[in-house]
Amino acid sequence: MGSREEGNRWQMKLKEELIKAQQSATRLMEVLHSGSGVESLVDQVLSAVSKALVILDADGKAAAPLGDEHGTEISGLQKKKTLLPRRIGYRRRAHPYTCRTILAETNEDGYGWRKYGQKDIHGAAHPRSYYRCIHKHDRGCQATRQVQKTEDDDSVFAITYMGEHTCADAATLPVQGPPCVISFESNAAGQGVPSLKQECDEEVVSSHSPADDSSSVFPDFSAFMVSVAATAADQYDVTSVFRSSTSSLDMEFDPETFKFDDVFSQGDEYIG
DNA sequence: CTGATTTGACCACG
DNA sequence: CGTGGTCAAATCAG
Repeated sequence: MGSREEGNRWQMKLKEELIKAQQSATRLMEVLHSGSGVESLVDQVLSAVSKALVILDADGKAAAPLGDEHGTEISGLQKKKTLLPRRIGYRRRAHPYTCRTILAETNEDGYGWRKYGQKDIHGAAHPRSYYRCIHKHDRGCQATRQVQKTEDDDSVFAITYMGEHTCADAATLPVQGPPCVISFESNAAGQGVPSLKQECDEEVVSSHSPADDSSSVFPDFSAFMVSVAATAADQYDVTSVFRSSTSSLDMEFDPETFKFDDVFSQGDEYIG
């Protein structure tokens, strides 16, 4: 595409910032065991990730054309919907109580889910599916989840769980967890922690355009980094920014073994 | 026949 | 006003 070298340049800048974040995260992991100085490290991680996102936003726009105009499915079906009566009492949740996003190779997790919607997400290659617990009505279970394929790997699902199962005894518990690639948990109450990619961007980079395509390099990693820091802060109750609750550091991620160079060498193939 | 899924409309939010 | 989350009628599948 011609702009290969420019791409390398902003990748280098991005890489620098992310390596900072990596180093800070590594130290954070150490500090978490001693229990002091977490706040400043979290700040460093957030700062580095924020800069990385700014770089992505400013320079990384060449990626992800996402040209799915898909105008091919104009089925000859006649309009079957007439105007519905005005829906009253429709309430949308203000903020999710808890959000937890995982990357999994399957959207099966052992729970019983009922699909209630699907949307094409602006700027995303794949539609997002919406599920709620099958026990919503008989047990009032408020758990919902959103499932979307990640953009760089069709075989990996990004599954966001919202709310908690209040039907835990209903024989729907999974035998064992899904094959998570990455998992993190956060508390998104109030002004709290972003859990979805886009919310994360808005949180970290203020006045960020909603139509971002920065996710082509790291679909979920930036959100993940922020959430790692936030979750750590949350768990140890060291900042007033994030509300505290009982959340677990649930991730299979080791900052000491994660190498950005590997990611970039792969991403280099992607960003043509 | 019954329950699950699909799909377009409705509506909240930024 | 655009986008995303939810609703619910129509449709599909067992």
